[in-house]
Amino acid sequence: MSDNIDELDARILDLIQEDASLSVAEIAEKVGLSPSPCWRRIKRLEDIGVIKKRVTVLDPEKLGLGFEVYAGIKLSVPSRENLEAFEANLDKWPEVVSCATVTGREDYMLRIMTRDMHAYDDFLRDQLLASDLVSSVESRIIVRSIKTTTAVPLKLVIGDRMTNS
Amino acid sequence: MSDNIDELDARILDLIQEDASLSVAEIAEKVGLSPSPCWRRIKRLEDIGVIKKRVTVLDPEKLGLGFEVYAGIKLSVPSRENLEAFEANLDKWPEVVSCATVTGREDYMLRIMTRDMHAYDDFLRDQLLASDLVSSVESRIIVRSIKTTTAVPLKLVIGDRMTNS
DNA sequence: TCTGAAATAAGGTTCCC
DNA sequence: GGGAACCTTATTTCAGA
Repeated sequence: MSDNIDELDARILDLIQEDASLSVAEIAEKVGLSPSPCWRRIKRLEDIGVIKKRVTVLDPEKLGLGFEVYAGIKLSVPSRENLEAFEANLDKWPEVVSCATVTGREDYMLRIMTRDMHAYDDFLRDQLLASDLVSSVESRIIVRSIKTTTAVPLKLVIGDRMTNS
Repeated sequence: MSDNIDELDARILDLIQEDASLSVAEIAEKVGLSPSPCWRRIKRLEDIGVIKKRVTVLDPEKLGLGFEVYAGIKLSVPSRENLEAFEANLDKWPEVVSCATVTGREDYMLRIMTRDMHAYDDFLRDQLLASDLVSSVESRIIVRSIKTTTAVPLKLVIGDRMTNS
């Protein structure tokens, strides 16, 4: 069976990546299919891993976690051991909601979520800077979010696209 | 009625923010409730806006969108007009999956998703740098994602927390 | 007023064409 | 791909604590 995503798949994905609570019948109607083939397409997209999971999006503000920061991290010595040692901390740090190694001046880019500036400062001093692994942290406090989406830009995909594993 | 989130609410939220496909019966069992009160709690959390929506998470790699960048943007002149002009472009730029104004050297931090480096370069030249609004772009290419979650760190909330609107 | 059990309605899943 | 039966789950209602 082909691993291709056709335009109908893309339209289905585009609907459900914005709203996972749509019923199969609703999705089917919007894309012009009947429920059965629509369900089979969704099932297939799950099976091949294009659909990873369904999640519930919460409002951080309403939970008192309105303070967010992009922190650029530089390690004192970015050796393999130090990278591993740093990354091993992530499980202990719920504040860090995303972490990636990046090119450029900094070794890591983190997205950090805390209650307020004070809690962020605590996290910085007691956790991030506690070991001598980290040589510098550049904090970019989010003043205002203009756009935040969990959705992937499917517009860039439609037409057709092979998927790779 | 109180706007408080008690520990049971937090446990429910923690379950469903990781997996929105859990049935109410399963959630109820895991938190030690029967389905009805569990369902009512979820309903209430939706009503007060703590639960924003359910979404489907797709795999960008499998859709051929494996190239991601954190781009720090500086405007030539960060006037109110220019900020608005810049932000007005976001709807036209599916590549930009998140955008926020931040403190520090740069005016905006963007997360950009494209097919590959070439497509990113096109976007940079033809879109981001096409107008004279933007004076500089610092591209931090994501080499490896260590942690990426849509979940909010509820560990920082439990205990109890008032929600604000 | 809140919990849990049972009834009902809605949707997911399968089978057959 | 579509239609219909079937089975699971969401949702509501109601009785009891």
